Amino acid sequence: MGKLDFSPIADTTRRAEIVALLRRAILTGQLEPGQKLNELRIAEQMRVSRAPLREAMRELVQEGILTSIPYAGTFVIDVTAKDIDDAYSLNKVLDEFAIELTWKLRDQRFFAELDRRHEAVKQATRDLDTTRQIETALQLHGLIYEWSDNSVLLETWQRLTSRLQMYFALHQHARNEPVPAEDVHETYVRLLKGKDMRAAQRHAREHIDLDFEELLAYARSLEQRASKGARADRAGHARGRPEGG
Amino acid sequence: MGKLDFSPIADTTRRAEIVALLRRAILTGQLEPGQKLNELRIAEQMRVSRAPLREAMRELVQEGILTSIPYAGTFVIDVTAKDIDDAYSLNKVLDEFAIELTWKLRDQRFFAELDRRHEAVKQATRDLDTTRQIETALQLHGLIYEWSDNSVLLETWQRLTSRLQMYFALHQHARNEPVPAEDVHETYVRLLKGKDMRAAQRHAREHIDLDFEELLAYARSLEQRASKGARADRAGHARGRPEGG
DNA sequence: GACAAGCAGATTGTCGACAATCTAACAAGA
DNA sequence: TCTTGTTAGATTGTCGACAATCTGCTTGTC
Repeated sequence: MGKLDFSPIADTTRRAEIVALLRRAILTGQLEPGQKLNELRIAEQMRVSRAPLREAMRELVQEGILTSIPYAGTFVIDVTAKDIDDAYSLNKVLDEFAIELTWKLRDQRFFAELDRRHEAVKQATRDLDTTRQIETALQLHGLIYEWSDNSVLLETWQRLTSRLQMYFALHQHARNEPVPAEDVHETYVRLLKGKDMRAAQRHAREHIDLDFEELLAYARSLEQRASKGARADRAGHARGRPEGG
Repeated sequence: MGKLDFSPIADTTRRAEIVALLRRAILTGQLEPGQKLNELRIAEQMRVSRAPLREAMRELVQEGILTSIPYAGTFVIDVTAKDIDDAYSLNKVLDEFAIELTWKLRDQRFFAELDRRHEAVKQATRDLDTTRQIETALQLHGLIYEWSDNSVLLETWQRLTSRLQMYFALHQHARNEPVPAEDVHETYVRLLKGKDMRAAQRHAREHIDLDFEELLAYARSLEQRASKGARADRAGHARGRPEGG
């Protein structure tokens, strides 16, 4: 008998596909923070009924990237500087923990996967594909969580990641510059391969701090803009149209 | 003009009420781990249609206390010893962080609230109300998170709490003994009022460890029973988890 | 002109029915 | 006996329509 490991077949429910579509639209910034999601219009565009769409939206609400107000609508979450700050400071703590757990589980496969993901980031950087660069960088970062053998920790980080990715995407959208050319993950990878766990943990903190200040500054500027036209945002004013699929 | 703070009016959607009902049923152990939720039957019992019920279920799936398999059904999550272990070890880390953040924000109101919640636990203990005892103990524990002024951390902990509460409820259901009569939170409260942050953090770890072993042992016995029964695991969600890399 | 009441329009929440899929039982064939 | 194909029943996934609610505009009154 052949010893082939079959991977589970794809979820064939419309709901799952809608979730994926919406999540991508949000995390890449096609749907802007604060924007209202009109169920009828989205359902029409996707050629589905509102039932699976609404179920998908509930999932994303619980995932933390949408927020829902009964009888008013469902909106992409607003990005506040405080949120970013909170998320990052928590991320630091989780990183330290993940490194600690992963440390003694590192093996040849871990290092290989680490290199593979690092390479993916560098490739995306060369391609000047900012969206993919964010994606791959977070995947590189996520390896220590996947390897930590703590499913609750992994799940927690993945939730956090959704927002972080959204924040990053916003940031990248804002500044038109393409991308940082230098490889900011070189040290991170090297330390994860090394023998000094403390050093790796320390670097994880500092590395995160890298363009944190820039991101925060951008978030604050967003807030100022928001506080001016707050009323219009809340009502779902037709400022930006959702880019259909 | 009177300076009255109005609390937000209750969510008037059926969905929200269904979520609350289901969550309570799960966290109190009325719905057992691994049990399937039949949509038609539950909808009939609650006198609602399946639409809001299904949306509610999606929320609880994302909340981590239900799990869904397309075209097969939605089930209460299975409790594995590993899950409990993972949740607790993460909880320790979060506790340390929460104490650190809260420490310099403590004030008179904090201490008052601390005492109030502590009193609630003692009251539930006197009343021999195990369910409420778990509830109040977790609320006491949650104060440092609410006070930490980090919404992401709070949210993370609340997700974790759902499961912890479920685990505790299971445990309490299992052993028919009423409750521990001694006040296990006395030291915790005292240290949170004191001046030695490190001591408080240290105690948080040890306090958690208190009946952890007992809970783990119970979870392991559950697993053995499950592996024998092998009745509802046709979808494979009770088996080992081959995820990871 | 200011302001409350009330009327449309649009949008969300909910319902009942239908379609797609799974499970289990049973028959046919090797 | 074991396997395979078929069928019936039950359950989940999806749809279109209706009810409840919100928003903005109009109207009438002062």
